[in-house]
Amino acid sequence: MKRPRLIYSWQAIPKVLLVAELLFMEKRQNSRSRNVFDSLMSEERIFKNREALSSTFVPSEFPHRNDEINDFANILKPALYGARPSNILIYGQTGTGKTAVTKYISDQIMQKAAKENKKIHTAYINCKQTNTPYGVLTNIGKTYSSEWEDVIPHAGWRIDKVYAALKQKADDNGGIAIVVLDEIDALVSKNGDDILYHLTGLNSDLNNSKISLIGISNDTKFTSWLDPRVKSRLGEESLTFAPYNAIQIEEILAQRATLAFKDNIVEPLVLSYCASKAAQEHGDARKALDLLRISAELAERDNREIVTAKYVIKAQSVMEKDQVRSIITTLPIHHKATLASTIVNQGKRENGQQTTGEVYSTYKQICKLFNLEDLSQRRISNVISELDMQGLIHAKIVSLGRQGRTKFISVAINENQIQELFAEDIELSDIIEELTRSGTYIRSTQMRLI
DNA sequence: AATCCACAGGAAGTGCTGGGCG
DNA sequence: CGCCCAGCACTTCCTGTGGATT
Repeated sequence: MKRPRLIYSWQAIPKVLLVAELLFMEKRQNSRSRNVFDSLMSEERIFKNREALSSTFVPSEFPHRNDEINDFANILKPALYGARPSNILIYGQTGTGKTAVTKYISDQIMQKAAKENKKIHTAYINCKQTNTPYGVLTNIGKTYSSEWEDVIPHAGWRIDKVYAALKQKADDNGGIAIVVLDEIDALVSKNGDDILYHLTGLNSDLNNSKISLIGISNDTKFTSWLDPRVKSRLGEESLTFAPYNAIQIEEILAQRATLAFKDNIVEPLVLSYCASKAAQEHGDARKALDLLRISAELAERDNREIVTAKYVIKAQSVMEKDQVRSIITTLPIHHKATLASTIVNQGKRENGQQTTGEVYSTYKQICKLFNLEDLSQRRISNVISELDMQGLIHAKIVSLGRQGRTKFISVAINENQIQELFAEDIELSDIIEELTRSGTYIRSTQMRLI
């Protein structure tokens, strides 16, 4: 395969390096004894404990989740008597506390088991990160001992060998293993339900141990894809986490704010503002916590001692921009080329909407210009769907009668943001620059973009 | 009602990489 | 060293589809 060739603005690089080096030398001479972090670390004005606002923080109390915690604990209780708890499926939209509550319950049962001298193991697997049967099985194995990682290579073994090794390990160690499969839908959509079929059937192969599964999903319809046998085995019990309303989110924020901030740092309005913003987004408490954290960080950067609503507004735009930036900079080259074609084509049609075929033909011209080997239309059709899912473009399936069935595609990010991002992203700006130079594209669009 | 368009998107296959095993 | 396996990105082939047009 041909390597993607890109024309970097290499002339600029030596200049930038030179200026940076000169500035650095000057600084080095002027302040040899001073460290740049000295002034920054002199005093924490706002935060007492930043961690309390992070998405991975597991608090000791969960406002408005007492019922769920009680139900959860009741289902897992048999583990403390040496019996296998039912498998559980947990549903709820993002930011409803599913993962945090599950981690909390896992910690609690481990503590209790240690006190009562019971053998309970817990594993937490995020199926979006570990989304292969091989990875899931090895991660479950780690539940029993940390050396397992050294025993099982991260690739190479046949899957049934890993499965057999896991069975052996489980029986050698005994006890009850509680395995949490977070974002379980990602595992199923990628691999089918084979892996769940084997996992849910694992207990019948075990003599000296038992495994219970906790599946977490934000897609309530995900079980409809499952084999009926897997469905009934996995969903022995189910719990649903309803979205929080604005008042509940505000209470959660207030609880975390007392842990995270020093006293009287946050304007009361700030919490309700963050809460109402997050409540609009389907009661996502995680979003509210992020918004609060970033608002406080911005206030801190401005050397303020109080977080005002002004910073929440600022934080909101920072969050949106950062999200888009991080997505774009990490896109593979063909995704960037596809995005560039939609941007360049925007305006070709009166309503700004273009079809898959139009995007593909522009994409092919881009590949030609950059000496990239072009991918098939089938693949680019998938790339378009991926970009749509990432929120960079809008793609809507439409039927144009005799003109066939296609997607109407438009760019989802605003023009100012595009210009800023183009200036930052060498690959994207190169593509557009080259298109302008070649002069084969819609001039009106280029004039707006460059 | 039949036809036809321009794809959508599922399924199966390919080629490659990175690993283990005998 | 050659073979086997899992995983990934992609291609090829195929069937399905909604609605304007005939």
